[in-house]
Amino acid sequence: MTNDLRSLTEIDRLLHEPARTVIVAILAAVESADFVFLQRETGLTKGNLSTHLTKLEDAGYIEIQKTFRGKYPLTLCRLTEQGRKAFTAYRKQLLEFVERTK
Amino acid sequence: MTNDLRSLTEIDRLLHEPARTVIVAILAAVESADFVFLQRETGLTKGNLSTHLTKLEDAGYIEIQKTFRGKYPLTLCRLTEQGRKAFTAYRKQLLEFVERTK
DNA sequence: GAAAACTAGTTTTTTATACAAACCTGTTTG
DNA sequence: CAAACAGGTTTGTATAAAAAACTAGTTTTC
Repeated sequence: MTNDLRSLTEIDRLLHEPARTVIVAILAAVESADFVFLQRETGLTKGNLSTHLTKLEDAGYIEIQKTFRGKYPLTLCRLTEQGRKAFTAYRKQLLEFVERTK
Repeated sequence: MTNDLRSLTEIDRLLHEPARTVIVAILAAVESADFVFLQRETGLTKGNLSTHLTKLEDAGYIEIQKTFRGKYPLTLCRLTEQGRKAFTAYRKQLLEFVERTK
């Protein structure tokens, strides 16, 4: 019984942080999103969004493309295949937990 | 769409920590459990179990009764009504997230 | 045309906290 | 009676989330 619960302690910590969960959930739905869009949607500060994005990038969960829109910098983010798989696995684990504890 | 995702950032942080999620999930199933039992089931060290239990107690999510079994101290934990409600709400929020991101 | 305000971020500092290690009090065992 | 064990608590440390400060350039205002 509880051994399945215990598997929660090995959950993907990168995705288990709500700020990053939201970022990844958005990216899972939109093909690509820019920094400003992500900031509006998540409600995060620029600074925190920036560091969360860097962590996701370091993990290989997202790709970041830096370019320009007109004269302003534009930071485009998209989920990698690895990120998508991790997100799917994460959701599966959550669902199993919820089902198990009914 | 994303406004629902954003609600994740207000998730109950106390329950969102996997170690505590497991503790509470166990307590939700067993009426009451002692320290040694919880340690075996969760795999936590005594020290960490102790501090997590204290946090849950401070939040009013569990009650801790200190007594003796024979000559040895016995720490009994049980979920409070408040804890049970919080746990139910937490699971509901997880489920909604999983459903929304399908 | 220069100061002020704004865009789009990054870096640094602060604060919180999870985990590990050490410690404590009493009991049993060799 | 010393060492090991039971059942914990307290303290120390390292990570990391959040807040604040900073950067680099652009547009607006006076």
